[in-house]
Amino acid sequence: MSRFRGKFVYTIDSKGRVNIPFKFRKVLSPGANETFVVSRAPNDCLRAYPKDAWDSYEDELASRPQTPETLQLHRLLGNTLSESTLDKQGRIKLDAEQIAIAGLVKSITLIGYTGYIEIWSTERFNEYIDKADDFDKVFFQSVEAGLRAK
Amino acid sequence: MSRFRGKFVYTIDSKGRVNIPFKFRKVLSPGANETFVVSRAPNDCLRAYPKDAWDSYEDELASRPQTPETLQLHRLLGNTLSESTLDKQGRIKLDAEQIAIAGLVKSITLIGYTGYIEIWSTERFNEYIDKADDFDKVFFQSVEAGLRAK
DNA sequence: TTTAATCGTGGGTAATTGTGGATAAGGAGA
DNA sequence: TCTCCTTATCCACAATTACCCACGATTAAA
Repeated sequence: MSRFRGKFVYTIDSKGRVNIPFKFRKVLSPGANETFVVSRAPNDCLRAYPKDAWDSYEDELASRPQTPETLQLHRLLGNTLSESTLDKQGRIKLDAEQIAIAGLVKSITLIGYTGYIEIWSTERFNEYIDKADDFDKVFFQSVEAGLRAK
Repeated sequence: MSRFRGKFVYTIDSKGRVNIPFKFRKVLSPGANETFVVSRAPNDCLRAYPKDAWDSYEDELASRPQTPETLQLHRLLGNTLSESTLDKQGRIKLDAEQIAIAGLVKSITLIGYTGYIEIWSTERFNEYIDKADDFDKVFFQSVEAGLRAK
C-alpha cells in the first residue's frame, strides 16, 4: 500500500495541471501504473487514489446493497470521476468540473493520508481547519474512541 | 520497540534542523529506517515517532469508519504531519508550520517517552511543568484512570 | 592534567524539484 | 483532405532542499 504523508502547498496552472509531490510519487505502488483516479470527497475537495487502490474501493462500493442512497452515491461519484496518468514532470490533470467543485484557483493544498491524497483549495482548507474543533479536544476524543474500539 | 528515555536541551537552527540525541538514535529500531514521523500533540508541542511505529498507529486510524468526526481527526493530524529522515549529523528537519505551532525559537527541549519523543520550546515546557498540578495528586489520579480503563 | 575521541552546531555548494511555456501529435468537424 | 482545436510531450529556469565539510565543545580515557 502507498503511504502518502504530509502536507504540500503547490500551484495549479492554467491547463489544470497539479504537481504530485515527489515524496508521494516515490511511494506510489507499482501496481498503480503511475495512474491516479480522482474523485470528489466530503467538504468539496478532491481525492486522488492510486489506480489499484481505487479498484478495491470500487469493489467494496459495488458490494453494498443497492439502496436508493447507495445508488445515488454511485451516480454522484461517477459524475466527477476521472483517471489521470503522471506526465514526465510528475503532474496529473484535473478537468474543469473537478476544478469548479473544489474551487481551485491558484494555491492548492495536497495532504497525504494512508491510501489516498486529498486536493484542496488552500483557502478552503485553511477555513476548514480554522472552523474545526480544538486540536487537543479532538486528540483526546480520538484516544477514547480507540479505547472503546478494543 | 524503541525505548526513548531522558531529557535533552538542544538548539534549533535557522534551517529548522533539530538534533536527535545520540542515545535516542542508538535505540531507534532498525525498522524505522532512520526515519521519524513528526506530528502535533496536545499542549502545542510536537511528537516524533519512529516510522514503523507510526505505520501501525496509522493503520488503526485508517480502519475506522469515515464519520465526519473521524475525517476531521484525519485532517487535523494531516495538517501538521511530516516525515523526516536523519541527515548524516543525526538531525531531522521540521517545517515552518510545525515550528510556528510549537513556538520553537532557539532552545528546544526533547523528552523521550517509551515509544516517541516530544519536542518542546524549552520556555513553554518549563512553564507547563510549573503550572502543572501537584505531582503526587497527578500520580494517583492517573493510577485510578488506569484501573477504570481495564 | 593532557590528549583523543565523540557529539552537537553552523554554513556553503551542488543537485533536485516545482513551475511555466513552447512545440509536436492526435482527433474532430467542415 | 484540410484546418482548427484540444491534448500530450518536451524543454528550460529558478527556488528550494539535501548533502557535505569543518569547527568547537563536551566527555571519556590515559
